[in-house]
Amino acid sequence: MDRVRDPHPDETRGPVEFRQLSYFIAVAETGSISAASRRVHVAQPALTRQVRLLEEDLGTRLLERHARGVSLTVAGQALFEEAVQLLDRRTQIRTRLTSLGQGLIGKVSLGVTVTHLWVPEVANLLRRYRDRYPRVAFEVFPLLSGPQLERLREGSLDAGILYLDSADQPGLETRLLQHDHLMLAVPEASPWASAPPNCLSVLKEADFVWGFRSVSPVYYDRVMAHFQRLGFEPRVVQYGADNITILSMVAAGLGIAIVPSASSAHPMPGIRFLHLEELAACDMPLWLAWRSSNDAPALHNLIGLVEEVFG
Amino acid sequence: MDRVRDPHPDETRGPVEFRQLSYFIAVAETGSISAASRRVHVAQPALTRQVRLLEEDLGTRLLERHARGVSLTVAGQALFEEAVQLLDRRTQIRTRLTSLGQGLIGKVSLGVTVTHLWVPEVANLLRRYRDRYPRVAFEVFPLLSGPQLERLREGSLDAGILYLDSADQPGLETRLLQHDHLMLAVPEASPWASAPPNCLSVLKEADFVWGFRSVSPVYYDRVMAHFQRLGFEPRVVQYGADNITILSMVAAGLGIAIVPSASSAHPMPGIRFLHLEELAACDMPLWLAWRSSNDAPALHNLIGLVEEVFG
DNA sequence: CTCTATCCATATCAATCCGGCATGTCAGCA
DNA sequence: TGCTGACATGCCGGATTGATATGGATAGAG
Repeated sequence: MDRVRDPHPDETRGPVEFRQLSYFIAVAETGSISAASRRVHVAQPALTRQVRLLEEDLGTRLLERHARGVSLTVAGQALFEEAVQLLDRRTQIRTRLTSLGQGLIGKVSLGVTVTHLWVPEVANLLRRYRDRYPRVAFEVFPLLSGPQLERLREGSLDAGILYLDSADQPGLETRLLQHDHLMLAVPEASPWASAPPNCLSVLKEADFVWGFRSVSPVYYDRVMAHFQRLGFEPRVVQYGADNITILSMVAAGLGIAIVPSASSAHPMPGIRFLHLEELAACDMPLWLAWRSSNDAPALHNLIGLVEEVFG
Repeated sequence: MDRVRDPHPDETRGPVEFRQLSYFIAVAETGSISAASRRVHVAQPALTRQVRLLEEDLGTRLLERHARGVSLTVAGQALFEEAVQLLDRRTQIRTRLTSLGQGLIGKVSLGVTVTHLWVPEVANLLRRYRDRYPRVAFEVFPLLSGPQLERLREGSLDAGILYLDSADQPGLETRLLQHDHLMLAVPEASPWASAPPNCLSVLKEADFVWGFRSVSPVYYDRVMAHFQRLGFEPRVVQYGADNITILSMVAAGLGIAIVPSASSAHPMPGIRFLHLEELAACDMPLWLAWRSSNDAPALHNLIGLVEEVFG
């Protein structure tokens, strides 16, 4: 296998290097090889040679050599304009990629359960990310855990703040954010508000507002498993689509509800959040998750900020 | 004067060479450094190093290295698209400049006196140039000698076929095309047509159609100088703006006219061209002229074709 | 489970490329 | 006619690039 002349007409044959173009621009702008050599801090013979190489590669004279400097031929003028554009383009690409590599530009989408949008740490995270990386297109989607997981897997979501049934998700990386637990939400006007129950069994006959399993299976199953362990079965009188709906029903006095502690992050009119040992014992870990194959620096900056915000 | 680190932030600092981009494209398209090395006919370690250099220059990882090939990071994908465009651009520039250098593309404007558009050699020249260099924007302007000279000097005309009072024009190059002389144009219906005059003195009492000096001083002065030498002064009864107008007046029977021999190149209805020794003795050299500083290959191709057409 | 094939990374050497220095040549100018 | 400024040429040293040899890690086959 000897080294023959490349038989197939590769599109990238022949020099015309950036350096030559840059030199040529200097020559064109100064109108003199010597002056250009001073400008680019390169000896004059080097420029003479590079320009000549350029002329040979293109098969065209680019300069008219006079006793006092040089002038451009028509081909030289054409090349000059093109060369300026080409070099500009290169620096654009360099800065663009450098920024991209540092996560200063790009795109990140983050899913957050509506409930946790109100948690101070999360709100803090969003605000600080926007402040620190203003040029990144940062999209926040209010989504339940299930859809988040789906969209993370299919790649339409870069990261998610959600409940998981396990820290070990194939194809995903996870990081524990905090431990939620459960609380009791009661109407402010109800007897429970003035006389808080101290154990779950007291609530045997209470009217409960409950969620659908299909909406958020991970959360639902976890809660139900806990209740089975406790041997408690709530008497459900009303169902609500999501946590916000459920809470509004509680506020309306339709019943009481079991909700994630995150819900109490901001006060809601007409609702009192009550602490119960048996509910607080239900550990509800909140996770950050992202595709392990996703290496976008903008995403990892977000993850880094999570480290800052959630110690 | 020692070699310190370049203190001023030159815009063309840092590599990112065409070669590296070309290698990177091969890697991206094959999804493997080894496969790419076979495609570009370069050893694998060389590619490994060039890609790494690219990554260092840009400060960004471009590839994810797996046991079986590599995959692009988001930055890598961005660079891939940019690199393809940049390399395409370079080859475009190369072909464009090569073509330009060979005069296969570009722009040429040629002035021709209306009279000489009908001369077979000139028509031939125009046709052959268009045939041989179809991609050149070739513009032919019907202009008298005076305006041609003006526009040649100011640069809005690349070449001209015209009369000159001297072959020696500052800033212009000239080439003799052919020797015109003068002829007599008479109405076909006139007595002169059936009984041609054999000397100028016979025409002493004839009605002449004449041109304005201001329209084409070079031509006019030359003719007048000749007539002064002959001691002949025509009796002018009518003036015409240009040669075509004059000839149409002759055809209409308004008088007879002295015209360049080139006018007889194509027959005109109602006109008879007559040869007279005294008129043929007036040498009217026809020139090709162009700016000596004009190095456009497309122009010199035209000049070369002139050499072919006019021996 | 081990063995092998494949692919990427590293080290070293040789060739080539590029820039610097010294020098030559030519045109314009006093 | 000598002088100056500008481009061209020859030669040398240093840097860059590619080739060869080799190591390490992983996926697939038996």
